[in-house]
Amino acid sequence: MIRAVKGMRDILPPSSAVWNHVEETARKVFRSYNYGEIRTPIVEETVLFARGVGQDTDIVGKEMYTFEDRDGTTLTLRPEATASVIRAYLEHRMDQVPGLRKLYYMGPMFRRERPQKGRYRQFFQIGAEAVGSDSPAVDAEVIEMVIEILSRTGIAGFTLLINSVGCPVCRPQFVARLRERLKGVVNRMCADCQRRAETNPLRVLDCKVPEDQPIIDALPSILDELCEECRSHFDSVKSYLAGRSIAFEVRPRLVRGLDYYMRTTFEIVHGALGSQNSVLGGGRYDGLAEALGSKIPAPGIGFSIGEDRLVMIAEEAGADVRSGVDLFIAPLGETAFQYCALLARELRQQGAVVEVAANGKLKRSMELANKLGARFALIVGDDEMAGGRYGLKDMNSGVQEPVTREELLRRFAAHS
RNA sequence: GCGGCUUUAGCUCAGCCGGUAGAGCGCUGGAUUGUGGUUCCAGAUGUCACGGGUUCGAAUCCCGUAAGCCGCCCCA
Repeated sequence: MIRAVKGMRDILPPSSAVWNHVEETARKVFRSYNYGEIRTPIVEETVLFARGVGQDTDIVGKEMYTFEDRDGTTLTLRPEATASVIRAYLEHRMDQVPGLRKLYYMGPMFRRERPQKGRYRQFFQIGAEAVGSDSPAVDAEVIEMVIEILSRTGIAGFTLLINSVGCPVCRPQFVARLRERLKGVVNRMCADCQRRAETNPLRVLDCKVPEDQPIIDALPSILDELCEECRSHFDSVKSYLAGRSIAFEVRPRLVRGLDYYMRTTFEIVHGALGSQNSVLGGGRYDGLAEALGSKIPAPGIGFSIGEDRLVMIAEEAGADVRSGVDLFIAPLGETAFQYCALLARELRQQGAVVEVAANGKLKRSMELANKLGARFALIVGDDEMAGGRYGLKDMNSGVQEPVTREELLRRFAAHS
């Protein structure tokens, strides 16, 4: 048998209803903050991600689906969306619009990693970017918005973590200082840290090995090394969040993996996720446009929600999504069947969820109505056709009463 | 890319030290005429993941491959 490729999966009912619920909630929230949807191509030139995400990241280094087009161009399935959004921002000169450009997106991303819980090779992200300002007020609004999405989706128990990773002025200084301090102690740390000390010293700060913690605690913190501008920016973000009564934890060790982040970075974690406990990550990327070779600046901040993970949490929290059928119609006889088809269309136009059984044994129809979880069943046979009153049966109570066509239409009108 | 566990009916799984397969749920049909949910009866379905090996004989032991899950790395 042909199966779905490794790390990619089918999303079926009833789970797909939860996906729809999450997406609809997000769209409503985005709309209320005046964000518009952007749809970028799933395929981009490889160089966009190489420059935008960063040559040294794992994503670019070993996780991209890259192939050569027939004309020799090297293309890549997008591993994330921010680089594409900024590319589109620059390509369409969105810096010319008044105020901020506020965009949201949702769709599949591709990363060739080893699949596990909450991690797939094709996964879905819901994200937003506010481009055109470096003001900390924008950071606060963006963070508020994403929290609004989570809570309106119906989940609780998440934690907002924030940090500042500095800018091209202060970060290199900090990294140099960190390297210096690591020299003396790294040989007492875990094997991973010894490697990270060489490849990416910032990652050492993120180590979870308990034995390493005392050593890490003694290492300098990025927050102590921020330049004046970054310090004041971060202070403003924190006070704006506090002003909005948004709870957060400052995590000086929070280092995001993408090269383009600067100043504000944030992440929301949730306990139900296991090892992949991050539901969403985001941050500011004021230098990204320049990294893409643009002379037009595009300072911005954005985030990306792991939709697969959010859905997982929502399902574990028992997200109740409306499903099932409102009315199951059981016709008896060919004439009744034809009539019922018309009646069903009318009810559906009013928004009711209606099933019409094939013309057959009533017993079979009733069994099916029960299995489908129908709230009501309608029996339409010769007697009913002649009398103008049909048998409406409440499938929970078992009570059946005769109703006219008009009563029926009125009764199922509220569903629209 | 590395490690551990798993892979038997549509689903969840049992099958102890090797003798060619079972349960529950689901599905199909029935218990007299146009009424479901409970009950009763009957029934169908498996190249026991794939390939190779050991053996008189393998779902059961060994090797390999693949897939799934879980962890590491990293990330959403």
